[in-house]
Amino acid sequence: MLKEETVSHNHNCEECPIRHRAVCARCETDELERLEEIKYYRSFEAGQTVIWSGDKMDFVGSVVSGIATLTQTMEDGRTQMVGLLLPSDFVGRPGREGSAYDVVATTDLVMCCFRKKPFEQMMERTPHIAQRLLEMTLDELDAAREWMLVLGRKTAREKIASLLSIIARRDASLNLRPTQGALVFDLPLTREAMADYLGLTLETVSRQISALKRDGVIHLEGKRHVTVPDFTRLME
Amino acid sequence: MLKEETVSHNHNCEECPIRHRAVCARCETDELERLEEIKYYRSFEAGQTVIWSGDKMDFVGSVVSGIATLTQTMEDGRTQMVGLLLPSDFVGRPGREGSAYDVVATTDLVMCCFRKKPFEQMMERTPHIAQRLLEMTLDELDAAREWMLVLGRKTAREKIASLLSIIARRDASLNLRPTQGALVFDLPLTREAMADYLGLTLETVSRQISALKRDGVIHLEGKRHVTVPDFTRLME
DNA sequence: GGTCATCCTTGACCCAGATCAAGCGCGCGA
DNA sequence: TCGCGCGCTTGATCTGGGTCAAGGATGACC
Repeated sequence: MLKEETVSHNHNCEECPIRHRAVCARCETDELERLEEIKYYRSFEAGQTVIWSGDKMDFVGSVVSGIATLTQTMEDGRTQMVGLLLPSDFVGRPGREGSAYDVVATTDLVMCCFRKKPFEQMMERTPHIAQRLLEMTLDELDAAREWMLVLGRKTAREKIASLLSIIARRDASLNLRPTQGALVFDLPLTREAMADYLGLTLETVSRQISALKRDGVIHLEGKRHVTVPDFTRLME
Repeated sequence: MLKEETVSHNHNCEECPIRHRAVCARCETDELERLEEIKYYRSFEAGQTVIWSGDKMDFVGSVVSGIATLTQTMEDGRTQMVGLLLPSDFVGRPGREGSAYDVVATTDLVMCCFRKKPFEQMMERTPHIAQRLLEMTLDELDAAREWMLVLGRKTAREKIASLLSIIARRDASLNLRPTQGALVFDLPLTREAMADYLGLTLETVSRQISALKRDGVIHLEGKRHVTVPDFTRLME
């Protein structure tokens, strides 16, 4: 049975793993204390939906650990993933009632949430939060635009390579592993989720991954554990 | 001969056509006066490039009139448009040296520019500017994500319809024309530019427009003047 | 250990849209 | 007035990736 849990006792912000990357990154100690008063944690299990598109959202928050996806769905069921949320990424939009997208936990997920009203008030009084949020939003806009190039102009093989390189890069930056030499990481997404991200079908994703494997560009252990012996070859 | 002109005499912000939609929308009169001190106008002719991707950008600014495009190009020449800049839209990113995209004027264009350094300083002291910029950036992020769905999951015919509806909507909101009944507007883009926006070839764009015309969904006078008798039919 | 569900792979076939190619029409400069 | 170039249209053909279909692997649960 899927279970969603609201954790009441607060962890300490100072030793939070995303302390220096999330919306609160620029906050001073006293600002952090005020944030601490309005925050709470929520946990989700893999596969659980955090919010449905259109639902009223009375909070905003940051991913603390785990991975979530942002997806859009058309009436006829066609689906496009429009964002991949990794630790420190922000969810929700100040000044908007409902959610514009479905947010789904792909792995077990912990979020640090703030009730929306108090957060919005605090944003007005705390430029450090608004500044950091602007910076993060501009980064996301750049990422979205880069993804438009992938969706609009790349072949299936190039799309897969782009996705692998994004995951590898983000993974490396989180785990502080060196980027030279062979890269090793786990795919946090199913073939279907990859297809939704890439604007492909899951069959094509599977075929292209098999092809990359056959060509020796990547190596697989099981379905999810990937080794990239030569990163420049992945980039073509 | 293409000509770019820097207009030195300042127009008055209070009677600026984009006064209430641009980054300055929330500014009070005194804030506007300080902005006025660091602003200048630049004009571009249709077809002229405003900035090349990678070039150092020493200004940020707003489109006052005309239309510009934001495009990304790969080494092999494949091109994807990632943004359409209409009056009041913002160009440039505070805190970044170079431009990430090519910016090209599609029609004759007038921009209201601010030197970057003074603008950044002013942003720190003027929450009204940072707030408005955040709001605009969040809107652009939503637009980019909606476009990801178009690029990733829609057919050629649906892509054309999406583009027409965006242009019609934006056009209507600028010119305050009623949205009910027959819509009439001019396409500000060549077939090639549309193709770059939609992730198609210009031949496919041309064919699909011909098909929509044949089916009576739209009507053309010349190449660019479009009439949509029934907007709901365009939406399928 | 068997059953079932989920996720993945692979094959055969087909079609939407790309590619290649030819030609039209309109505006502009000589 | 002519010719040239650019933007556009249309046709013929090809192909990457979608669709449909049939299993294979893995792991949870009885």
